[in-house]
Amino acid sequence: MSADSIVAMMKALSDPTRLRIYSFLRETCCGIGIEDREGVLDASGPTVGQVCCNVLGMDKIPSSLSFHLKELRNAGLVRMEKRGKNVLCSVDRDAQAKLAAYFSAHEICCAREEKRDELLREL
Amino acid sequence: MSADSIVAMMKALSDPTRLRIYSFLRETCCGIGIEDREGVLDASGPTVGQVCCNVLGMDKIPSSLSFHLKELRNAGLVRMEKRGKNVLCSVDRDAQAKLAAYFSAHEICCAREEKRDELLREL
DNA sequence: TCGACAGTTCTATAAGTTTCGAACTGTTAG
DNA sequence: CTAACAGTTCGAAACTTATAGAACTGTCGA
Repeated sequence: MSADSIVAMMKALSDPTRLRIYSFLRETCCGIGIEDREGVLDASGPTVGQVCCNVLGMDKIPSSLSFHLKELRNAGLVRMEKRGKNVLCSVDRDAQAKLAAYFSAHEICCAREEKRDELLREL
Repeated sequence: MSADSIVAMMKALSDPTRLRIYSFLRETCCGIGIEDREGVLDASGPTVGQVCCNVLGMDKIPSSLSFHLKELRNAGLVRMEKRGKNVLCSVDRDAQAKLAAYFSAHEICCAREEKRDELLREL
């Protein structure tokens, strides 16, 4: 995982609105627990409009939401899929796993040297 | 862990220089493998000057390094401790563990509801 | 006490980011 | 075909952040 791509992900999550969008999408990957005028969620995730309702509490999608979703998508954190009139959003599980791995590397400095060098090369 | 504090950490790591500083500090928590004019590292971590040498390749500490370290410290990611003429730097392992936990919550949406609600409250 | 060293703070400037409204595209329903 | 809906793009204004240089503080050795 390149440092650049981690920086891009951190930047994407460094805005409060975007972190809320991201957290919301993580909570709703299976479409559980969202109440919305449109009823049952598709398994691929909520629509942009549903993200808007739930995260921003707004009825109409402001351009800033498109902007934030694009930032998240460009950083590789979120995927979007057009489905008819709507666009469905979901988190990218690979990206999430990579970030988890980055922050989980507790013992890197204490590992035996050869193992350590190997770990370092991956970052 | 509050959303605000995650945002602050993400923001701190969203600059390439700061991510390199942070990664360097993680690699050197035990003082292994740093070659420096000052010789063996203290167990509490490298000095600001050593961070400067290794991350920036500069001999003299620019004000921007102080600025970046302060950002990391304010976000709670890095600790600094004055030791005589020097200031020693180290990562905050608690903060790191919290970020690891945030990104490791893969199965949050699929967890049983009561467990899920509990997990969500923590975020 | 003096000078040098290690770092920080301050100020100004340059660069980048967020937000807003308006105009735009593509899709579906009537 | 037309209107309405879902969402995106564009451009300008407002705001935030990074960088550089100069001045500053605190510590140590001579």
